[in-house]
Formats: sequence, C-alpha cells, structure tokens
Amino acid sequence: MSKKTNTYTISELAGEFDVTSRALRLYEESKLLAPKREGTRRIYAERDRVRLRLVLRGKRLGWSLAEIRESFDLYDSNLGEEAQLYYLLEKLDARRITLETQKQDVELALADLGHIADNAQMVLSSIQSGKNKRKAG
Amino acid sequence: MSKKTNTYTISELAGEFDVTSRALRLYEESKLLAPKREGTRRIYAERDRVRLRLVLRGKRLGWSLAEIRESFDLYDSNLGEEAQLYYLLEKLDARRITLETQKQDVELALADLGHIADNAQMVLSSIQSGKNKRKAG
DNA sequence: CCTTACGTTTACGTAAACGTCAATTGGTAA
DNA sequence: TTACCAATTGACGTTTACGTAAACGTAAGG
Repeated sequence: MSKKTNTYTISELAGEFDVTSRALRLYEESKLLAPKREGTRRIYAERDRVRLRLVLRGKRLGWSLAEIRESFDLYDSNLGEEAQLYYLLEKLDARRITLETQKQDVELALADLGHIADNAQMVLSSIQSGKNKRKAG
Repeated sequence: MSKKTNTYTISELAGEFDVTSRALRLYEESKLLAPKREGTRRIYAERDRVRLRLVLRGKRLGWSLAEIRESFDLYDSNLGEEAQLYYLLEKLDARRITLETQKQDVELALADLGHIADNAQMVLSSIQSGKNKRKAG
C-alpha cells in the first residue's frame, strides 16, 4: 500500500479553492502553509490542502491570519509539561467562549432575517391576491 | 404613559459597550448611527443603542461596516413594489446561506477544540495519576 | 531559437477600521 | 471671570490582507 502523495502547483491549489497565488504566498509568509520546494517552485502536498481548508474556514469565521496561526499552534501544541497543559486548556476555553457567542449571534441574525423575509412574503402575497381579484373581476 | 426618552452622551455609550468615542463617530460617518445634536454635541437615544448593539453583533460575525450597513438597509427596506420584494428576498437568502455556512464552520471549530481539549485532559490526568502513584509508593 | 505559460522575489499601492494627536469650543464649578 | 472638563472636527498614522507591477528564471512546444 503506497501513501497518497498527490502534489499540487500553486495555481492548481489556488484554482481549486478560488484564491489567488498571491494569497497562498502570503499564507506561507504568515506561517500558515509550508510547501516543499522543487528548486524554486512550491510543491503543495495533502497536508497543505488540509491547512488551507482550515485557513479559509478561519477566514469565514472572521479570524485574522494571526488568529488562524494561533489555532494551528493550539493544535500542534506540545503536551509535555503540566503547566503547558493548563495554559492550553485556558486558551481552548477562551476560544470556545467566543465561538459559543458567535453561534448565538448567528442564530439571532438568522432569526432577524427570518422575520424580515416573513414580512416580505406577506406583503408579496397580498399584492398577488390583489392581482387575482382584478383578474377575476 | 410617557415614552422612554433616555439619552446618552458619546462617552456614556462608549463606556457601556466598551468601544471608543472615535469608533462611534466612525459608525456615524458610515451611516450606522444617527444621533441627534444638541448644538454640536451628539445625543444618543434608545434607537441608537439598539443599532449599536447590532453593529457590534455584526462585527463579531466578521462583517465589514458596509455589510452591516447593508443589513440595516434590508431591515429598513421599502416594501412598496413587487420587484423590490423579490430583490429583497434574494438578498435575504444570500445572507442566510452564508450564515448557515458560518454556523457549520462554528460547529466544526468547536468540535476541533473539543478534540484537542479531550486529548489534553487525557494527558493531564495521566500525569496526575503518575503523581499519585509516587505519592502512594 | 523564439514565444508562451507559469513561477519566483521584491517592492510599492490600497481599502478598511480604527488610534492618536492638535486645536478649538461650550458648559459648568469655583 | 477663570479654570477645567467633555466634546468637537480635522488630519495624519497604523495594521491587516491582500492587489499589482516589475524584472527575471525555467520548461515545453513549434
């Protein structure tokens, strides 16, 4: 059984995720990606694709590149010493709290949209019933 | 029964929501707030507080001030003509879709955090049981 | 060999969202 | 009146997240 060693050029990866090559280079400079090199050219592996997926998810959540980097650090964090574990758990909890808040915010925003949409639907159907009356009359 | 006509100065409002006065002036310039004036001074009413609350919620969701403005426009939109209603419903649906995506993203991020935390907890408790053994031995 | 496509680094530009003065004004307490 | 405080406008600075252009390398195809 051979490992899957799919690789991608910068433009392939950029195309697949609909970002620019410039962005990928920036993410690398920001320590979010670490493609191998073939001479001077970047060679992206599956690991980088996974990372990129996480980067874009972070962006959709409104995180800065630095915050995304921190989230990677949490994931890769060294679980050696007890103090470090407590520190990690603290940071995880802080993130969890803001995510829970964000979750509520999303729910509220969705509810608001729903109310507006309901209202619009009502107005719309009253307009259309008016048309039907004129047709029938 | 008299209307509640609570008003606030800029620093009161800024203090309550933990933003700077500069930010409030920027939000006004961005048409997100519209406080009355008493001479040259800004007088914020309940309506502005509500708006500000929504602004901050939008920010927590990662929206730009322009996007927040758009959301206000959706809310205040004129429901006069049929075409406008369809337009409105389209925009509402677009927002709903990105919010649903964001909701999933939040869930995924929370799940990831949970896995890391679980792992850390396991390592931590194994460290602590090691201590107990040494204590007992 | 020449062109074309794709990639590289370096450098500068830009829009958004404020922060940070500075100079000034208006109201109030002493 | 004077002194002070909060507030105002205006201008400039800053950070983030890229966009954009210049100048160059490399490999493939005609």
